[in-house]
Amino acid sequence: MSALWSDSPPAPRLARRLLGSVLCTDDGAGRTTSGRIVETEAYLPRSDPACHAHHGPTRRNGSMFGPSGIAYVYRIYGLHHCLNVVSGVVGDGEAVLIRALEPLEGLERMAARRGVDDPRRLCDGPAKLVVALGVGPRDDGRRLNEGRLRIEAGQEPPAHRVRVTRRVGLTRGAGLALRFDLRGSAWISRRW
DNA sequence: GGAATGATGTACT
DNA sequence: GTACATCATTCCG
Repeated sequence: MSALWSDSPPAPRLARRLLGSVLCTDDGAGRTTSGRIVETEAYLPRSDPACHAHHGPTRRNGSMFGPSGIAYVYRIYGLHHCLNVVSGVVGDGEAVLIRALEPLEGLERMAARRGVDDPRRLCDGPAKLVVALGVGPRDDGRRLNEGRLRIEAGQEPPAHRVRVTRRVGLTRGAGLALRFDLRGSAWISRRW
């Protein structure tokens, strides 16, 4: 089990730890795409009305109530998908949204999947990076420490390298400071 | 039951 | 800067 979530951390803690770690996918033909996580958001079931687990389990959010370190992939606006890392203990319903990556391996493959060439635009948003790495609904509930979709732990950045802000694109729970990014990164989401 | 809303991205003016 | 694609869930009657 990855040291990132072996202690079932609360979502804000995991959101900080994930900065600098590397998200990877294998396509089954020996080709890898990967990127360094540079922007995350934490979602908490109780005090946070924006959290999908706020109203308890549904068909969509079931994997949020599983153990730390599995994927929660959901559909947004009827057409895009976003990837979360589940956190907390079983039944908590906490998760961390991966919002942006610095592309590392397989940039050509990412560009082909996205239909975009500019490296800055490949993974600068939660629904974009899902496409670039070939993540989909079939990955919902998958463990992220092994297999075709993985997170390889990096070193958690020191506090002065982490910027904390309000989250993006919300009306409910908009005031909570639960968004984290690597200060000064050129790869964070564009809407920020 | 029906209507509104949303953790977004892209195209277009 | 605005328009809009499209569906699970939520909220209201």
